[in-house]
Amino acid sequence: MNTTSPEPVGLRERKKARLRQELINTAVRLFHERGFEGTTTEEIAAAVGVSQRTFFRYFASKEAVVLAAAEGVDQILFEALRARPADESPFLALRNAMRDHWAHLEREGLHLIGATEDLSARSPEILDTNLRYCRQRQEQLAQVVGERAGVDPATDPRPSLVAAVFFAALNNGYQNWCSEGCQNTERLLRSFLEQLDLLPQAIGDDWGTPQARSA
Amino acid sequence: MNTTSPEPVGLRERKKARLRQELINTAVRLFHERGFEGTTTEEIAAAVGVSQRTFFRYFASKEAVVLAAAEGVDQILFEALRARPADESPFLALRNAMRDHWAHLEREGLHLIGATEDLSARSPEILDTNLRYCRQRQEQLAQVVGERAGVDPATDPRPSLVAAVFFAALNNGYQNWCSEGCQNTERLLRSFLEQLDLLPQAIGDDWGTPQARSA
DNA sequence: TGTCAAGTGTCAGTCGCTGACATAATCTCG
DNA sequence: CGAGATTATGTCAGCGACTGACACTTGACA
Repeated sequence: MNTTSPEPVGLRERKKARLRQELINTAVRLFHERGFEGTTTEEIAAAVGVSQRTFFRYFASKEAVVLAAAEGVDQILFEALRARPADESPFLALRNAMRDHWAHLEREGLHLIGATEDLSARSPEILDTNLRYCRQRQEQLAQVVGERAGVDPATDPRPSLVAAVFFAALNNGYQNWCSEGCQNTERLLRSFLEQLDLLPQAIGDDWGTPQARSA
Repeated sequence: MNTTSPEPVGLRERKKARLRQELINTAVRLFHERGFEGTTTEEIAAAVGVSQRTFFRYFASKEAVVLAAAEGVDQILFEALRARPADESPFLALRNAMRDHWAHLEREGLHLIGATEDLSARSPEILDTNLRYCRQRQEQLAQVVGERAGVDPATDPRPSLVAAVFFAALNNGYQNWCSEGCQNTERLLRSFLEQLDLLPQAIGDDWGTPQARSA
């Protein structure tokens, strides 16, 4: 969903928004069924009933569709972050927001982006793309982190840094989850949280005894 | 340079290694001259005197060449990391290794990867690719970090996490440097170090007063 | 020296992506 | 409502990354 703009006014705008959403939904569905690589942009366009050229007028690249789908999910994360108590530090709040956000995802399923089933578990490639092309998402997250902390991401480098590190940790957790065979999503969340919780120690002075990955 | 294998033995092996290196050198040179996007794989192949098909038999993608070139640079970083005193914490050692490594780069230039001039400053696109596709580099770095700390990256998640966060911070520093107009390389190093030094505070509990980017 | 494997070139083809131009749908304003 | 200006879309041609198949050459090795 385009959660940023409230309501398209003219018929033209409404049609455009609807088509855009339909492209996203169809693309996500096809990615589920055939995988990201296994789906061509022409197939997506054909399934919606438009030309490939039109597809590329809506999205700069095949990956951009995934990014657009992720935006809806991110909005929920941002909401969860805003809802955290103000006395939590930015990073901790982000960690907890991630947990809350996940619960929300499990409850709601993912119909908000047009899929009825779990996105991550069904198509790791998609999450992969998500995590790899996270610049834009990172910027948006930095914005929210900055707001919450009352600093301007344009001048204070810390929000961006927190966002970057957050996604880096997630990426790591995701890879671990994959290497363990892409099990259920609770495990993925646990993998995420593990990385986030380990972070302070990992960059800290005392590594203590060797750490074992939580089984 | 393929710094991992000591010496190719047969004539065949030697030819292969030489061709591979020539492809890397030529590609990097052309990227310098015309930019990454502005150079086609056919041009690279033609400049070396082989077919495009052969190029793709040596490298899985256009970006893989850049990655291969970066490997040589990374080896120096790894050396610098190994050379840090053992009582430095992994993250701090990495930070200082980065500084040492940079000095080395400035001194040596970059003929080790076939370029006579500064890679980063001349062609931001290349560094961009470097930072974006850093999975492989991340794994290698995690390996070295683990060795130094005496833990196994396969079971202890911290080395990978440190490596991931390290590259995330670098990425961030790079973006800042870009947004400030891609000035000289000392500035880039400073931007890197700034991000690394800010990290503990950024994920810490106390953000204190708003921070200003070091001008 | 002859045989076998490995490296290479050529060719055809797929797919992501773009520019150009014509057509059709919407909007605006009289 | 209707004419003309905007904007969205389709079609087509083309580029560049990348791949499979097959024939050919070159180094390896008995």
